[in-house]
Amino acid sequence: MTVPDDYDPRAFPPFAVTVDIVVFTIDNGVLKVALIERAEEPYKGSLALPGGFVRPDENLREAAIRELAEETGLHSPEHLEQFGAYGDPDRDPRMRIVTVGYWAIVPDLPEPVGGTDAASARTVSVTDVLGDKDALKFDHHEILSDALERARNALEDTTVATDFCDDEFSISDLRKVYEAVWGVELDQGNFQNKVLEIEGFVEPTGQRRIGGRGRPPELYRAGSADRIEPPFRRPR
Amino acid sequence: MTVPDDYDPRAFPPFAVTVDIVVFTIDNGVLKVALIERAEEPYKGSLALPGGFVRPDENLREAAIRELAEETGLHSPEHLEQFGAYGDPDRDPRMRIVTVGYWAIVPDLPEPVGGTDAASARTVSVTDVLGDKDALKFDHHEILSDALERARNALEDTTVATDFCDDEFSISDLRKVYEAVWGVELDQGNFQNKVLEIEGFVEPTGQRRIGGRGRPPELYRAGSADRIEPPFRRPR
DNA sequence: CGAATAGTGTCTCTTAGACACTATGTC
DNA sequence: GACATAGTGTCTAAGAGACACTATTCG
Repeated sequence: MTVPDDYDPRAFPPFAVTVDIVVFTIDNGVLKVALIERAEEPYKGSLALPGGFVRPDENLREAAIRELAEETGLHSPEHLEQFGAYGDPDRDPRMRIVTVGYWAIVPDLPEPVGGTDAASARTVSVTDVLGDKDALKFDHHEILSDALERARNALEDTTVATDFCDDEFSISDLRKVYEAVWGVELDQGNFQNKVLEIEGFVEPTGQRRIGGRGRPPELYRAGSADRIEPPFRRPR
Repeated sequence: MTVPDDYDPRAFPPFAVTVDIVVFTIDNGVLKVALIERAEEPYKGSLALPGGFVRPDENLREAAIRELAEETGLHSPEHLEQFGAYGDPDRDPRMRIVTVGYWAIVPDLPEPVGGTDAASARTVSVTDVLGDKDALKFDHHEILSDALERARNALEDTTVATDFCDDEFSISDLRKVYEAVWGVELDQGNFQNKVLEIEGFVEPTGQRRIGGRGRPPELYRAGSADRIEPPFRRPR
């Protein structure tokens, strides 16, 4: 970038830069997002995405990791990926803030979710939140919606779905991830065949799950591949 | 986002926010990117992506459109889409700058490219630029590379390829767009069949192109669809 | 045994791609 | 006519999905 003639680089307009993190998890077959109760005005007490100011000495990703830990107590998410920047002049009533959105996956949320510093963090059904346009303030509705879109696409050609699962998981567990994120039902048999045909998606542990009803499933671990080839298309 | 207890929102760390625009065009079957010669230090005289500071009263997209016009003389690109934010603490030696990347398409670059204010803007082969890791300063190499990745993906499931073409174009023109952006050769006959089968991708004008060698092609206009269903997969 | 869940196989329809062939212009 | 480019058709292989069938556990 170059500096236009009429602009002095030292007179740059001051902005605040923040990160907001959309943490997805699956709870009992339902896709949920981690939200915190705002501890400050404006909108004190209402739900918002975890996030906060980027500090002078850290990059955007580091800021996302730090804020996530500070506000939700979640350390080292399985996946953390940037998906967009939001910078409308009036997106925050206090000042001009540009925020960078990250989406993340955690397999299981500790109970109760909430770090030492966090006022309170909880997970809420994504469809519930998106169904109520006023549930989230600022432009967090749009941010969450964009994050969901990205996550849905990510399942199509990457192996991130395994990040929603525990270390060892069954093919059905993995299918339920797809069903929860995509909001569809998938044929159990076809899914099984397809996943096992894709090289590097999952690798067998040789173990089976004990307990539970029905035939005990074989257990797998995440494979070495991170892209699915050919892609796993979401039904339209 | 919430404000951590140890942070006063009015004491936010000051950042500069800029936009950088990756303008793609196709010149004689070659994918090119519009670059400007830097008018200021650092790296004065070397090539960089057009871009500049976001102003207090405009949103990110408006800033991208304005900077594009100011620095390259290009008005109303056919496509303009955000693809990422870059904010490493040392990405600019002068100060802490977070930049938001946009990629754009223009069908034809006016000759010579360059707006009234622009020191000088030119188009350069994308593969040439990406082949030389030091051709672009700052993190513009990475930004261009990410933009290219996005553009390549966009051709797979949207109709943006038509934005590279003139108002009226032949199917071969469109194929050459795919070939230039993807860097592959596509079967002429299969491409023709496929494009014509996708509803809303192109619509016939009833005209044929005059002059040129070989059988004169039918001419088409961009259709009403903006997504390709099923997607048009890039050969691997 | 029946219910429940896991896992396999089969069939059909669609799509991708190789490639041959036809069409229509210029020289 | 030769050549160049546009446009159509045909065949084959691979993948998606419907669905039937088998397997293995529990109560």
